[in-house]
Amino acid sequence: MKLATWNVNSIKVRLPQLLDWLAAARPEVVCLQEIKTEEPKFPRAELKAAGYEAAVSGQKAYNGVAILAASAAVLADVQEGIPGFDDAQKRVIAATVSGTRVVCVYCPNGQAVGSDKYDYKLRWLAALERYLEAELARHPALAVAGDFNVAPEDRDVHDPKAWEGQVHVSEPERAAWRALLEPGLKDAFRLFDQPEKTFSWWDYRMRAFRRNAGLRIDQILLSQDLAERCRGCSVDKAPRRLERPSDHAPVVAELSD
DNA sequence: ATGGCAATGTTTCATTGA
Repeated sequence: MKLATWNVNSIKVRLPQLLDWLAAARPEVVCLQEIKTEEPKFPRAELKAAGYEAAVSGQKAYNGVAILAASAAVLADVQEGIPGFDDAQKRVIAATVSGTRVVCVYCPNGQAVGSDKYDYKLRWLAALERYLEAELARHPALAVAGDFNVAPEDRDVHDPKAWEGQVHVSEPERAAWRALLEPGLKDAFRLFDQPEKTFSWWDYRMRAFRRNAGLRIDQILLSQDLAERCRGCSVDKAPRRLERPSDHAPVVAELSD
């Protein structure tokens, strides 16, 4: 099965691109971030017509996540948020699809190192770590996909010198990201040889996409069971080339049955 | 040092993103 993650930066604006991409890529599961809409306004009917069911955790204007599953599959045991972590921001939704536990995450941005939002980001990542450890104990087939807002290594950054110490690459954030993997998760992208300078996000400004001035901040983390079944993982840059694109590109992992 | 681009709602600017 094909499992994907895409920060669409508004489901309303990006719906035509999402529908085109689903028709072309035909993933079985898609984790969406920054849908920026409340659940009642989520375009269920359009996605249903395209062959997808959805589990949605939305809010007005900001954040919001969803999991799409090809209609033949069932979205079971849907859970919103991180249990025990009180948070008004809708950043996490989980569901079980065809025996695989899927956790869709939109990690906080962090704004600037040392800011209140940065502290919130670190607290949020620590809470996510505890949650994922518990999920892993319950679900041997676990996939955690989303926008982590952390570039794990310098090779995930177009200009490590310019970014040194900045939010998204600071050592506390990277340590928090690595801690997510410790209970037994692998970064699917790094299971394979990859082209250098592969990124998943490019700033809208300064012609960043044309210069490939990006960061690899969107990832798919796989439990050992799923990592062994993983046959490939790549970034699909095609949607980023379109008119009025999301600033993020989809990341796709291929899992054998 | 700053802004540059995009989306949203509180809209003709402020906030947030990364």
